[in-house]
Amino acid sequence: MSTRDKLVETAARLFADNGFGATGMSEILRRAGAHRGSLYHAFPAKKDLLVAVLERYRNGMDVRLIEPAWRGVVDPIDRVFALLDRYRAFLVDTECTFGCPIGSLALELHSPDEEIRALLVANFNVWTRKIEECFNAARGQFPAGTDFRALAVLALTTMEGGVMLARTHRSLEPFDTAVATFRDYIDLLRTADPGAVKVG
Amino acid sequence: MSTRDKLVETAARLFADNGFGATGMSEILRRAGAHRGSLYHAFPAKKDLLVAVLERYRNGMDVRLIEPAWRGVVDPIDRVFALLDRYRAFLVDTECTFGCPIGSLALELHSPDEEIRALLVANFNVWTRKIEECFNAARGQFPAGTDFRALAVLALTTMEGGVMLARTHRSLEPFDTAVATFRDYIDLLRTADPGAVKVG
DNA sequence: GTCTATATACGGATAGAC
DNA sequence: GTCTATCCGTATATAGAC
Repeated sequence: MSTRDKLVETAARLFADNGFGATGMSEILRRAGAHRGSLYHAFPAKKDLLVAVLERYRNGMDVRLIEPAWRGVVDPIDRVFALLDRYRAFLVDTECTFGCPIGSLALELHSPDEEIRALLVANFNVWTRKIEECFNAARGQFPAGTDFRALAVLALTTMEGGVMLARTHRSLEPFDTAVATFRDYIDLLRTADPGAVKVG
Repeated sequence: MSTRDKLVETAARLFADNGFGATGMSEILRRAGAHRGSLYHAFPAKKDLLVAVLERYRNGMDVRLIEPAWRGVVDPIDRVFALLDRYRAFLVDTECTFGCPIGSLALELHSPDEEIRALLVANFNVWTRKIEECFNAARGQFPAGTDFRALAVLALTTMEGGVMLARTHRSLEPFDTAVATFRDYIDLLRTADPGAVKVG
């Protein structure tokens, strides 16, 4: 593994654990076992390191997040909740201190420059697209005209809001409640009389 | 207005606009027109100022947020969406740079001490309780046994996730989509299984 | 309770040898 | 491309006069 990759991986971990602003270059160097010259040779400024971290999340989302979550799960609706369950596992593994790395950065960086903001958007879009494809694959179960992208957006807000509350409460309960309620909506949609449902 | 109150108000504004970590004591002093001695006399450490800010949000939520949102709105379900619409107005007023002050702090502070975490929880709880009361007031419209607290939690995650996405996208669209989809769920619940709807 | 001056540490970033 | 030494600004917090 190259020094550059090691730096990006270490930075990603520290940004996720402690935040971008709260992570010092010195700590990244220490944890990566690298030295100042190497870091600033590869990344002229801290912001460039953040760009690399966000590109890594976007490019690795399939292999690192989605595929493991969907291994052995074939039903598209089950896949939606398998991905949400992956986040639940992150919460369990961290005793409810987990935060979505993208969501945390999206709220921490109050005035990101356009490159950073575009990468945050790209990450959200990959996630949403994947879920939208699941709903679309199960479109036969939903009333005609159902907006699957809208369902995917609500899935994302449910996850992000659920993780936020679970971490704050140091409890799985708000996450489980939000996801269970979202699931109730999906189930209700699937059983609703197609003629009675109005969709945008 | 006391110097202390002026400091808390200024700090609240700056923490919301730029984040807790990104706000320097010097900037608070400059914007509040106060001096170092006054600040550290009232608040021995920056954390104490944050405590005061979070207490102010919790204590002022009714007067500053809920009541203005509900002025002239009597139907309890309309009130749920009137509160969500208040956040939409914040997004409009700030050209989609608004962030929920509580949600932003909840994600920025990765290792808050217990006092801070409890205050974040308290703020979320006040918000959720208010919405739960709305749903409960309209309980006749919902199937028997509907979990109104769960609906309130989903309302909160919809708002927090919606604000996060709207700010990242610099567009109202994700917020509007999330809220409209949540509303579709509520409407679906109210019309679902008419035989089970509690009458009287 | 208000004010100025200062302590001390650490932030990101740079210079230049090798 | 790697490494050490260092610059300079700013951070929180403190000391002590008034």
